[in-house]
Amino acid sequence: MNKQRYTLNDVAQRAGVSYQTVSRVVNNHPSVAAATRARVQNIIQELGYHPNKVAQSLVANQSNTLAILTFAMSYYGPTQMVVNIERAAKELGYDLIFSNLQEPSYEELRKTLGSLSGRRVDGIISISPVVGVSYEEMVSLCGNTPLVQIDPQMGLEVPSVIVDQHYGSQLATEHLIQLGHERFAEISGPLNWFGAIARHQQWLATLQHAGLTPMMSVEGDWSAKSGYDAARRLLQADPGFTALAVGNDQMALGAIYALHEANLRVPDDISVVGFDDIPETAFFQPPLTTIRQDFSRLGAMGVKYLQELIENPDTPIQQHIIVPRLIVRQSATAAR
Amino acid sequence: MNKQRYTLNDVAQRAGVSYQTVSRVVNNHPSVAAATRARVQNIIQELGYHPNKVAQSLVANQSNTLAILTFAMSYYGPTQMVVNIERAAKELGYDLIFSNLQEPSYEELRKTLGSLSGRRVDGIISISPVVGVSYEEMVSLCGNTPLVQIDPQMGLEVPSVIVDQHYGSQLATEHLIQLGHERFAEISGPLNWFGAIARHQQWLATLQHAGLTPMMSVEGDWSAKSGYDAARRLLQADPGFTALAVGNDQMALGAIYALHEANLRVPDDISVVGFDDIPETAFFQPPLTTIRQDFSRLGAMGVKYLQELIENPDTPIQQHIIVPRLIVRQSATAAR
DNA sequence: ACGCTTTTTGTGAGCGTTCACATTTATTGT
DNA sequence: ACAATAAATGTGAACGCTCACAAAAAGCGT
Repeated sequence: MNKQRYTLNDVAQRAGVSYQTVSRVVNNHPSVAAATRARVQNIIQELGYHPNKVAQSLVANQSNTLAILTFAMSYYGPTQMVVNIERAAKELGYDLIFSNLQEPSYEELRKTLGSLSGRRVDGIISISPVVGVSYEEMVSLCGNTPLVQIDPQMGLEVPSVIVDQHYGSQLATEHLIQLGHERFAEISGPLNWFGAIARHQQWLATLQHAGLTPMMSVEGDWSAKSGYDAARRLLQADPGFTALAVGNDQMALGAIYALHEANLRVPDDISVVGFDDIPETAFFQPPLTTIRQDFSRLGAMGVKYLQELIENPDTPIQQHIIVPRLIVRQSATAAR
Repeated sequence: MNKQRYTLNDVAQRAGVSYQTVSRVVNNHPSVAAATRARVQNIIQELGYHPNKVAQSLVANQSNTLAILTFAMSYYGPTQMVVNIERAAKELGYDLIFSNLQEPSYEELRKTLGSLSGRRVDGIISISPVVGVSYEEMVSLCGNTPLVQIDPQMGLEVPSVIVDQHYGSQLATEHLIQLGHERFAEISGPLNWFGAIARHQQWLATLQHAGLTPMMSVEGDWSAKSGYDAARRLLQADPGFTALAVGNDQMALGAIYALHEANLRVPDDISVVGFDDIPETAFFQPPLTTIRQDFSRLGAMGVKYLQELIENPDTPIQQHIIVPRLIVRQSATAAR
């Protein structure tokens, strides 16, 4: 239990060399005699010396730290992204500062980004799936700290990594159409989330494209409870639908429960498709047909892109797209 | 878009004062004339100046940063803890460095803690529910950085916040006993997790205490899939049990699915209780009777305790206990 | 053994802050 | 209007490190 905290100088004195020599040893500079190096290294070991990264950061004016900003860590998607981003960041030698905003207000964001800027983080990765803060605002608050957005509004000319929600939603809806359904309902995610908007719009568009008319749509908040409530509202409004697209798997779970409660059978009476492919999904009753997003790939791409931006600020602005895919299980079947 | 990064001196020059005066303004020292203060503040605003926290940390020899160490962020419990700890930390003005270890090896840990120590984090909070690294090792690697453990082995004399897993398991098992069951099976979590061990042991102990003999127990890995597999193995070994205690809710979901597949009805044929009370649990079929742990309280307590330890290293070693409680839903009923 | 190059080591300055003082300016009582 | 006091501001040093040099030690050809 080393009570003390040692410095370059402490090591240097004990080794009978100057602090600079120790610095060289620590940083593997070539021009230090083998004998000296060994001696110094022993003392470093012995003392348990670790270079003070704060001081290093000060002189280098960079911190080897990335910040990750999230808005709603309670959900499966964001959580997965965080974990995968951490993994990718560590592999590239970055530490991660983790900041979860309670609400996407400008004031909160200003405070947080100010603090991060003061901390001299090298780059920021923002999981910003929520309407409320514009990209321009974020950029101006970030100053010249590179910023990569995960899952922001599509079509924006900003560095980002995006799951093609439109395509995912299309996949889900087309699957239902191909099964011969004609009466479509939807439980969407909260419509201040870009992803929820995209999925909703594409549900509409895909139906329209097929010459079908959507019956109704109800908004949930991603939670199973809200899915349950939404399904009940749907049933009450018009129990005649046979195909139900749900914004995520948790809401689908709640919805299936509500359907079951109403003595409707899934998929025999009503076909359901979810979104996300959370691991539990295969054990729903029935196992849920859903859309899978590759979060690990997304995290890795986000961090890699951010690193490029850090090392070369002239890296062109890109929108890396992650393509989701349909996972067919048993919750959707041919229309009666 | 401020391309430059400003310093105290930049502000000072523009305001026609010395850097020290600016520093005073920034830190709200009283002894600066109102007029000067206003002038300086304007310029700060204008320039978008943020004090360099790296430099501040260097002189203060503390970073206002806490580190959180996790070992398995994929599960609901740890994730909840992280989010809640972040919230609590931010409320106390700390930033959070997030480190997820892929595996609890000594080498990984040494590297990570060394890096954190170099970063001069003020304290470390370790979610260490996994056997494999001893407390002594961790402490010695932490040097004199305060360390609070979340959910480590119970009974250890280390600063920690612990959910009383024994009690939770007892609650679950007693509930089943009171319902008149006599033939007990269990699906435990991975037995290199302290929590899983505690729950398993207490299941055994509670049955024994009631004069009942446990039939069998199978080990899962927390995932729904493993719960499904475990239940099938149980059924194959001896389908005669009527009460099933499961180590967490995800595995319970998988288990219920397996039971259902085997044409056994929950709870009519077999009663099931879970552990964790994840939000989806209320919409399982049937809604799951389970044990709730208050993660938000746990996070807050952990951070608060860590802060005490930071501010006063002589704070006595305590083990804060979080008491779980039974949430009765519909998956367990009276024995036939 | 000499000056030459090359290797190895040491020195001074500075990164952006804060602290402990020293200094200047404003305020006040008589 | 004067010193005495209080308020406001400025200066030097330090935190632990890295950079750009300067200096010393070693190697080497003749």
